[in-house]
Amino acid sequence: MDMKIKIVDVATKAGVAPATVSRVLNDSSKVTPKTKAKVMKIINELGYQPNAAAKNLRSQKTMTIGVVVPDISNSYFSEVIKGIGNIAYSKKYKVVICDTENNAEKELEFLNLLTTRTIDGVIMVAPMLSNEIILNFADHEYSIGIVGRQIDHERIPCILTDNVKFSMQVISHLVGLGHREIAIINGSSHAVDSSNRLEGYLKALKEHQIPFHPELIENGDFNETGGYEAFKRLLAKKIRFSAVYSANDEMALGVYRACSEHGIQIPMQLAVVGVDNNRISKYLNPPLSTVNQPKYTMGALLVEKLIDMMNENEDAENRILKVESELLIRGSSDYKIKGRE
Amino acid sequence: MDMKIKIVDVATKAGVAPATVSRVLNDSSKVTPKTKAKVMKIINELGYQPNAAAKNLRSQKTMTIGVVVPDISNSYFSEVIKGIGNIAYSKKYKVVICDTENNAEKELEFLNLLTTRTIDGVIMVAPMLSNEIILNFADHEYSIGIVGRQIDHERIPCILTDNVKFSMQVISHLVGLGHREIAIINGSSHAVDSSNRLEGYLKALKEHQIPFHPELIENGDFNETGGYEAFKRLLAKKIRFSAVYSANDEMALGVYRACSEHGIQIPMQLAVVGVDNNRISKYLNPPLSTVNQPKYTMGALLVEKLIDMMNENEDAENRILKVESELLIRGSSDYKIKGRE
DNA sequence: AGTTAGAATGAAAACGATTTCAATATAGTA
DNA sequence: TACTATATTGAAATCGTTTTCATTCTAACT
Repeated sequence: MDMKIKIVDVATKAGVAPATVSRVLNDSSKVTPKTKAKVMKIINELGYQPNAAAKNLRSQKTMTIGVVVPDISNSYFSEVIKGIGNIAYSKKYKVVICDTENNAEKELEFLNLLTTRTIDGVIMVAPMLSNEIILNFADHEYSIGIVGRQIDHERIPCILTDNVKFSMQVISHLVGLGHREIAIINGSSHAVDSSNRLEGYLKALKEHQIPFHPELIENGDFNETGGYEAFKRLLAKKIRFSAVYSANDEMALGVYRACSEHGIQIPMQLAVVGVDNNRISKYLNPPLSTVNQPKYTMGALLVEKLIDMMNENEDAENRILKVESELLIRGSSDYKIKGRE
Repeated sequence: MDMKIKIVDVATKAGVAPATVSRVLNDSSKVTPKTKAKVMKIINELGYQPNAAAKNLRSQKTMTIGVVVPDISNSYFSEVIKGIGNIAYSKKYKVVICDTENNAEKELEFLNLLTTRTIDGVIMVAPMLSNEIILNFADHEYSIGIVGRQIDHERIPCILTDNVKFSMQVISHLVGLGHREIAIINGSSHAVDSSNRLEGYLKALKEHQIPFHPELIENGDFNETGGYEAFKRLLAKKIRFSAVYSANDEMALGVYRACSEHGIQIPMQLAVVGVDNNRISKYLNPPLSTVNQPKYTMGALLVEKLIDMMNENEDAENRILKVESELLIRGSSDYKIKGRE
């Protein structure tokens, strides 16, 4: 290949010192317009590109941030990534992505890129790791941001929506349609999101003076299959319910499948509401009611905050970012019914 | 933060030279089991992690490969990425992703990571850049792999399916259902894929002795909106056609929308077949017939080949990888009809 | 013109690993 | 035991920048 040209090559050809070339490129210290022009001319002539590794080594930063997501093919996460990517890109940061496939070990291993200084910071979207582990990294001065969960550490920016609040909205909406036996297919029971959503569910029931039946709670794994199986378990209990609140759209997909197998008509016999506004949801038959979170914005705002904090442009005051969700009522819950055996 | 420990710290504490520690870590040259154990013990004790930038600089590689896709939220691309990511990961490579949002400039700019040595190689999925530009990079000894297009350069591995072949299958399938006026919504007219798909379309018509009507061809931009608009243009021509072959599922989504607006029944009044087997397709109403490409496998095989070629483990003989596609017949084309005005 | 403050530039150190090459230890053979 | 061939180890160079600190230049002021 063509011998890679180095900063010293540019320097000698331009008749200056390497330091000057560096200064031209990073316009840090002042350089005379004249020498700047001279150096730039040579840089273009030679097509010089600074070596990233050398730069990283000397400057002690890599200008890249990592993003860990449970599943890149889920549109929720890919939208968040888009937001992160665009903002990062505009600030000259690169983005390396890790799709953990819901594997906590892989998530942990990815965090090692922090310790090897391969990345300057990391954004964890709906992390699987315990707060404890994450806090430990933050204690060691690594930069971490979280999407979708709140972690209390002054170095960790978080962005989230109010799970309790929108869950109450969902339930209220269903109650408004006449439902009183409302099942919930929640995420895995130890996830913080899940407990918040359950809290909203319970709070709303209470508000509407509807008795709570513990049998109406099931947990899935946030996947289509998990939703399918959870719904089958609900059916097996032979209890009355006329609506299902699914903790995400993906699991609602499983509910749809089970319903079609059992000949249950949505929304006439069963109302369904999900969360996430997955790309698929509006194309379902009937279109799925869901809670829309501003995914792109969440990614964008958080990465901005994280970069600011990394560069110490920001006080740690408002490191908890909250955004509003919105209930989208579609065909899967637009029908007033009485109930179902 | 805790003072980052370096290889020399490990070395002194273990009573050996830095070189030995390096050898233990990279088990290249032989080290006595005894000293190896001694060094490993200290490494673990101190929790030593080698600095990536220093490593990259000295070894002249970064162990990361870049991936450029037009749209990360399209399940076609995210599946390819999954395949790439998993294999790369297993070979100790990191993956940097660039979502170009169909922006050719962004694609070009990303290739700069090659010249700055930020990445060791790059995989372009359905690239927008001209062959010329890509070939130029390859000529400068940069490692590039292509998914979904064939580029003739001994250094560029490619993986693709036979567009002509599966297009013929699609058309034959439609003809088998009794269709004789078959419209095609192709990709942008200058894309190689598009011309291949058109070739397959024409070839199949000829084979079945069906006259070709140029008005039945429209081009979209591979997005929902593009498909919608292309279909509207077809309708505006007031010509007879009873089936549409859409160059991807995304555009077929637009066809569905237009049909629902115009009260056109799929598949009774119009058969629709797409390409890609997008995650959404089987959930549509009716489910969309489509051509499935082994996306995950394509990503996986190509990255494997690319890495092999980068490390010169491989001759350049079989750098063109071909995989089979499969026509999935679903509800959007399972109805025999005569035609439509 | 001479002095000096401040700006522009250069020389050399530093970043933290790998790798080459020389030196030493080990084992095998006579 | 002495010698040689080989396997381990260490010293020092190296990768290509940025940055510190010293030096030179410029211009402004007396």
